[in-house]
Amino acid sequence: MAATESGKKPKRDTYRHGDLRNALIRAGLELARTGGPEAVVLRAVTREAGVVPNAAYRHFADRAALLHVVSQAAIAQVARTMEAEQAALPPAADTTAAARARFRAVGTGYLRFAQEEPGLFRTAFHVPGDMTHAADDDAAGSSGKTPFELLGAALDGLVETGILPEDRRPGAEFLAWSAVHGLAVLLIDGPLRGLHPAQAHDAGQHVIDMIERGI
Amino acid sequence: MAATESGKKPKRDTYRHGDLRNALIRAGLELARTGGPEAVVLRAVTREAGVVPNAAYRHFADRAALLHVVSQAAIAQVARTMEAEQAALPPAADTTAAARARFRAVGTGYLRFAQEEPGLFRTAFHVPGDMTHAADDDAAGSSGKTPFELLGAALDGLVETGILPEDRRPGAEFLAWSAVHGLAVLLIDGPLRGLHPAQAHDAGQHVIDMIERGI
DNA sequence: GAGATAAGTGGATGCTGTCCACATTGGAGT
DNA sequence: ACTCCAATGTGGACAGCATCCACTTATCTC
Repeated sequence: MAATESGKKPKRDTYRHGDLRNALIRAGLELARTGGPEAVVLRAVTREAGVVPNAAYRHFADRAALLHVVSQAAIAQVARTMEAEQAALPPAADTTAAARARFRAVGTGYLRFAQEEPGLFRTAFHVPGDMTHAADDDAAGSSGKTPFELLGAALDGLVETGILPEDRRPGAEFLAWSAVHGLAVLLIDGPLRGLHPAQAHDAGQHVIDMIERGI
Repeated sequence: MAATESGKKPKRDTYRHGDLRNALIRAGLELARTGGPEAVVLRAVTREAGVVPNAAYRHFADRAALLHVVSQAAIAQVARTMEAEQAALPPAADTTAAARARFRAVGTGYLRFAQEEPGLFRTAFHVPGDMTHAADDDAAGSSGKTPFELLGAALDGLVETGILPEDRRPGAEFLAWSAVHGLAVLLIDGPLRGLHPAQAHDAGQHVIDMIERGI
């Protein structure tokens, strides 16, 4: 009856942890994945890392600071999902088709992440005030671009290939982002929750159609 | 030095409160107005009502149940703001112009509420799972329609006047709602926070333009 | 080697939601 | 008019939470 604890308890024997800061972030991400931002509880995170609650204060000012870093990491995962969606694109017929596909992949990737990792998605964007920092470096994906920057680049592509008139370009990211993010919320927490993935994908394409027409 | 407490403490002398359930909801709305859903704290709410924390459990199963009712009340206020926006519309030239104006007023009212009462707006829609009940009776405004139903009615008006092709009608509320709600989030918590009201209004009209074109 | 200093510990405080047993009282039924 | 009951409010307790302060331990620097 030694295994009273649930999972694994590393039971570190060294006084120093060695990599506590990262361990806390990792644990925070894991908790956020299954329970969203409110599940990132200081005591739970330190417990996971096999350390006393106060130890966290050597690396973060308070719970909000930890949550902010976790949030940034989640945003970076959004960026990577977008990048993956673009990378998986089949070769396009011409450059305008390619630009369109890359633009649509931005939205599709965003929506895919929201559905596959709702907890992380909420953590990424639901924390009041954290979206302001969505342009910070540590919110970037492999390409070094944040989700917002990826969207901007895709829109630039639309302008370059003549699909989007130049005078419609300013502020276009806010239009696109509004629509896609709104749908994501609808799919995660709203009346569209529990929609079959295929139907959800259709809804996503529908919204992106609307954006292309209306932008 | 008798006035140690901050505000007013009714200091009820009757053992029974008389209208505690409503008093708790009112207090909850007040807290939500200034602090959002997380400010609807059971103990604070009962304190405000001049009652011991446990008394709340005679009227609500738990904090979540209270918050749900407060959320419904907030949604009803959204509906009323939309209705007010429609009611304030100047007389239109013809029926199609009227239908368009009524449709746009739905979005404009929604966005106006989000900006004027961000705390209540968050409380209305930020609570996971509560948007599912956005069609409940007590989420309705003066007309007896919920925000979703108001949007649906406005879309029906667009179809009747021939502005919106009938085959585009199904699912249109989700497209429109996605875009407008997404912008609301952007304005409240996102990079567009703190935008000058006039600019915010412009952004709203921009998004509604996109919806009209792209729907 | 000595001492500064970063990193982790232990204990305490005041919040929170919720449970249980108890007190009060208004009203229904006699 | 009297009694009893069920609804309503109280009091005390518990566990979990974030955070503060004083203390210990190990590592890095001179």
